[in-house]
Formats: sequence, structure tokens, C-alpha cells
Amino acid sequence: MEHARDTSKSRPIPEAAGDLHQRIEAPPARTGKATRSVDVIFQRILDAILEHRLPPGTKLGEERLAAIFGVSRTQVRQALARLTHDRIVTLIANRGAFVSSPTVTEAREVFDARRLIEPDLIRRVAKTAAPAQIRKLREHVALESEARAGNDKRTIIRLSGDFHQIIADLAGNTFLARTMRELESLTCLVIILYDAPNVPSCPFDEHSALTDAIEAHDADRAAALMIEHLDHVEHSLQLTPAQDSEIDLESVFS
Amino acid sequence: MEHARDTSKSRPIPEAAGDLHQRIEAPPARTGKATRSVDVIFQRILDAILEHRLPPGTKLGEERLAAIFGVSRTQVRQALARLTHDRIVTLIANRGAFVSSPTVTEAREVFDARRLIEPDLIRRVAKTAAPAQIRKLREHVALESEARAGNDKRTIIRLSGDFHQIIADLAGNTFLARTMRELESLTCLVIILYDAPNVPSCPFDEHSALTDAIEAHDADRAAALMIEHLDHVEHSLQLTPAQDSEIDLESVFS
DNA sequence: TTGAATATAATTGTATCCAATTTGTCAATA
DNA sequence: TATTGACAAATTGGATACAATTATATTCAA
Repeated sequence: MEHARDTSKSRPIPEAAGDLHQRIEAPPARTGKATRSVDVIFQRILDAILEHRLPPGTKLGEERLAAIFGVSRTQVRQALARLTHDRIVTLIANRGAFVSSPTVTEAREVFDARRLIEPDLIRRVAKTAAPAQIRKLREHVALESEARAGNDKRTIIRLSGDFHQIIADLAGNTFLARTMRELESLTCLVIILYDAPNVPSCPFDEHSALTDAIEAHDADRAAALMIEHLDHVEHSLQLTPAQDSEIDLESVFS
Repeated sequence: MEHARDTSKSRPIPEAAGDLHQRIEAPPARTGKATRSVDVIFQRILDAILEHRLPPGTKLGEERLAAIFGVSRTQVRQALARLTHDRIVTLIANRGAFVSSPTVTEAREVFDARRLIEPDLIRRVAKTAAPAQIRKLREHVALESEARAGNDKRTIIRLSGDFHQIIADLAGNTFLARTMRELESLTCLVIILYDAPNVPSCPFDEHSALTDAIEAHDADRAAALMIEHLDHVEHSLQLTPAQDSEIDLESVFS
């Protein structure tokens, strides 16, 4: 007895090809179970990359990671697959997983996408921001200031990204918020690779100014400041188009 | 002998916590191997969903799919995990994978995101479009017309989405192109769920008009037409906010 | 001493096997 | 007769074992 009662459960589905039609079992509400182990692995590796503890190019051996986290390779593989989907990790067949090294082209595309999305997001936040939300942003900026005072580099990096993420979350579009999460992570990698040393990734005062504009409900100014902010960050990088690692060997030797 | 030569390969990495530092092995160029089996499974399931052969709510049993494709459950699981990441499939712990049923809220978010991204993409295409690219669009519109004449519903659906995808690809930002791919897939699900029957998802003539604007290099008109087009599609749906399936039982009975 | 070829070791990819959770059915009882 | 409880079947989740591929080391020859 394997899978031999298709006919008994088939339904009037318009011109259904193939079998596979044991349809709707009322897709139930998602389980409230918070932390699955693979999510933990995923988050911990991601955190390590975002905090620059795992630089681009680092090999992420499955067995090694499995031993570190005290789990089986299965869990690690799933986490690496998800990271690969987010372009944070690059998977090479029969070679393994590596922390991605975005090319100059990809780096520009990331900023390009952010310039398209983020001004609009902050514009919405500026229009709708409630006092509680503004307070949340203020508190975050204070945290950033604190980390900067303590020279806690990892925390500074992490919080700088989180600021933008908070805005994305406040904008009220989960899809765009998730997209921003990916862009933020990629931006982190780009900064490690191309940042001129000692230039902080997100100038602190600009985050403060963005919050001011939101509090004033000045959507246009907020959007303009965001563009300016992103331009500042991008222009602080050394994105020389020459050293793009997408070198086509065939075209070189022809 | 397990993993006992860390020290021999460690490098001067800034304050590296943990071990896991057998760093850079020069992340090699990606293998040109085109079709991996899991990619095939992924694509075939995705196609089935996009062509409305697998309606929302359909359970995607692992063993069943494995038998259909003649592979092991392992492959199917990987494919389903990727589809889950793209929100096309919803995974429920210990219950299985189901074709997603986007809520009304999610549906609005999808169109919201598209209205933000696509006008900008088509604006770029209108500015930079080369004759060969315009020809490609024309050929595609012709294909759509052909499918419409033959009343080939599945092909119509598929090509309608592809038109938008071609524009996204031509815009020259791989990240945004990938984002559009996800949005396009989700839009397909939304249309199945909420479409008033017999209303074609993408009116054919509008695609033609969009191509006209691109050919005329009229970026503003192209962007305006795109917004109009997206509005047409969204307003042809029955997105009544009441029947949002995100019903919180606890809050209902309190 | 350098280069190539082969053998060996390590790591990834895949399938199978076992455990855990859920769902459906049936029986027993009020 | 309806409801609750327990048991059984099925399916998913996870780990282990095996196969395939790649990287490294050694050996032999020039």
C-alpha cells in the first residue's frame, strides 16, 4: 500500500493534468513554535557574517559547523541553503559554501535597489509615524550613540543596519521589509570588501537627521535625506569598476 | 583525526572568535553545470503553480512528489524549501507543504511593491532600450496574441507574467529582477485566489501600449502606463479586506 | 630539482532509515 | 446518540550511512 487512493479523493479541478490532487485540507494557521534549531543556526551564521567575524571568501565547511553548533550536517545544510538563497553565501557544487564576495557590479546594484526602495519606505513612515514609533527610533539612535562611544565596532555595524531595518518594518509592507533585510545583509558584505578603512558605514548624525525628518512628518525631506545618506555610504566605498571579479577568461585570451 | 589542524592554517584575522577559520581558498568561478536535478524539481513545481495546475491550498506531499519525479524525498524537500523561501509554498511544521494562499493584506502588499518597483524599471528600459530589445518585446507580445487567439489559457497566464519579467531583466539590475520574479509568482497566486472569473490577468493591449512607450523612449509615459496597468489588474480583483484569512482565534473569542 | 601522474584523504551530495508528531478511526461510556 | 479517549496509520523531521567528487600528498621519471 503506497499511494493508491487518488480517485477516492479527487475533486472537480479544471483540466487537471498529472495526479497529485489530494486538495485543500484547509491550510491551517501557522504554528506558534518560535525557535526551530535550523533558524538558530541560520541566524548565528548570518550574525557572524554581518558582524564581520566571517569575512567574504571564508569557507563554511558543513562538518565543521555541525561540530561547532552540536548538530547534524542536515541542519547546517538547510541553514546554508537559506543563506545561499539570500545571496549571502555562495554555494559551489562539490566544493562547498563560501561567504559571498559581491562584485563591484553587484555592489552597485544593491545601492541602486536601495535608492529605489528606501526613500519611498521612509516617506511612508514620515507620513504615518506614531509617537511610539518615533520613540523607538530615538531609542535606537541612542543605542547607536552608546555603541559608538564605547567603540564597540561589531555592535556599531549591527545597529547601523538595524536602523534601516526598523524603518523598513515600520513602513508596513512585509514583502518590502524582507527585501530590505536581504539588501541590508548584502550591503554589509559590500562594505567589508570595498570600504575605505576607518570610515564608519553609516554616519551616526545622518540617522539622527533622518529621525528628525520623520518626527517632523516631512516626507519629502526624509526621502531626500535618505538618498543623500545612501549616496554618502556608496561614495565612501572604492567601487572601481575595473577590479570586478567577474573576469571572463575567454575574452581575456582571445 | 577529525578537524585538528586549525592552528596550522589560521590567519591574522581581526579578533576572531570561535574557530572556523580555514579562510579564503579563492572562491572559484561557479561551475558551468547547467541543470541540477533539484533545480528541475523546483522549476517544475513552480511552473505547475504558475500555470494554475496546482491551486492554492494544495498539499504537496513529499513522498508523492518524489514518486512522481522519480527521485528521493531529499530532492523534493530541497525544492520545497526553496519554494517556501519564495513564499510560493507555505511549510507547516509536522504537517507538510502547501501551495500558499496569500491573504488580502499580502496581496495588497504585492501590488504595493510592484507599483514601487516596476514603474522605475520600465523607465530605465525606455531610456536605454536598444532595437534588439524592443524587437524581443514585440515578439513576446506577438506570442501573447497568438496564445490568446488559440485560447491557450495556461500559456496566456505564463506569458503575461513573462512580459513583466522581460522588462525587469532588461532594466539591468539582477537583484531587482530576482525580486520581480518573486513578486510575479506571488501575483499569480493572488490572481487565482481573488480574480473575478473570466477577467484576463493582464489585458493584452496594455502590454502592447507599454512596448510602444518603450519604443518611443518616453520614460514618463511608460511609467505612467505601468502604474495604470498594475492598477487595472489589482482593481479587477476582489480584495475585500474582510475575508482576510489572518483570523486570530484568541482575539475573536475574548 | 621540477613536473606529471597516481593514490589517498577529505568533503560534499544523496538515499535510506528511525524517531516524533499529527490525524483519522474506532470503541467505550455517559 | 453524542462525546471523549485511546490506538493506529501516515507523514514529516532529522541523523546516519554510503556514493561521488575534489583536493592533497606522494612517488616516479625526466
